[in-house]
Amino acid sequence: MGTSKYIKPTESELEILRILWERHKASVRDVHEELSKTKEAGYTTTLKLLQIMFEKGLVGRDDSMKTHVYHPIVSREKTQKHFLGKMITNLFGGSPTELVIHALGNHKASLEELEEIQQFLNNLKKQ
Amino acid sequence: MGTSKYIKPTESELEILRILWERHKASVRDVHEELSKTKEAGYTTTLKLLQIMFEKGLVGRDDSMKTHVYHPIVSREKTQKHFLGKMITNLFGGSPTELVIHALGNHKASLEELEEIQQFLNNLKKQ
DNA sequence: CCTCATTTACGAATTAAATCGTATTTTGCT
DNA sequence: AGCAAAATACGATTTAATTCGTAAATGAGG
Repeated sequence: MGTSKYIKPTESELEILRILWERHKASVRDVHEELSKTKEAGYTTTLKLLQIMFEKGLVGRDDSMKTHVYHPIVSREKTQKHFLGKMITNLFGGSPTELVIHALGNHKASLEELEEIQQFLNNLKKQ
Repeated sequence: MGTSKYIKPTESELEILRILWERHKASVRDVHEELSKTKEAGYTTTLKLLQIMFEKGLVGRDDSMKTHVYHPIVSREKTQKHFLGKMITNLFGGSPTELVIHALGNHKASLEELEEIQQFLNNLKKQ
């Protein structure tokens, strides 16, 4: 088992996956409308993209009704891991610490979040 | 001023930039040899890539000698920022905290590094 | 000054990604 | 059944990214 190779989503696919991960399932129209908030694209473009993603196995779909309903197959975790890795080696000189510091420096987090991270760090140190 | 638009490096370009950021300057051969450690590619491919990057303004070069010497123009920081942003919205539901926790969870950091981060967090909290 | 190894220049082919127009299908409604 | 609205299917085009072959230039060593 496990002969399935990793399929790296393209940028556009990632934008769609973002929506599917959040909503768990969505029609082409749902996806398209959400997508339209941030980018310009025709309906059939979104449709085609979802069809391609279906062929690649990135998403699944329920086509028992007229309006197909798509859901993510590729896991968010696996994808996060892949891109984090790439990012760390190519952009942060292989140092996760550098990435963390930049992430916190550039994107403000609330006090609660900062404490959540500290908690997490304390647990890590205890190992 | 500031009419220059952001040029997003492609994946291959990022791999090259990684090397240039680290070494500050390098010949095509330098880059190519370093690159060959992790991927298969012909020499002229690397050359062409560097030429394209030069045209795009991602890198500069000193061609006063036979062997041209390239250096990065696009800053690492700006690039980090761009990709971090994309990553946070598309992969971590907009939460930098989530990214940080995943980064630390998946890629082991040393005790010193953990403490460095804690230090950083403490400073953040004081603002 | 000639040769040869090295390098750059450049065109072209290939592959991958994104976009969209048009045809067809589906289904609810009258 | 027939129509209209909404959806899917699919081909085709465009644009971007990657790869590489071949020619021309460069310059050090004899």
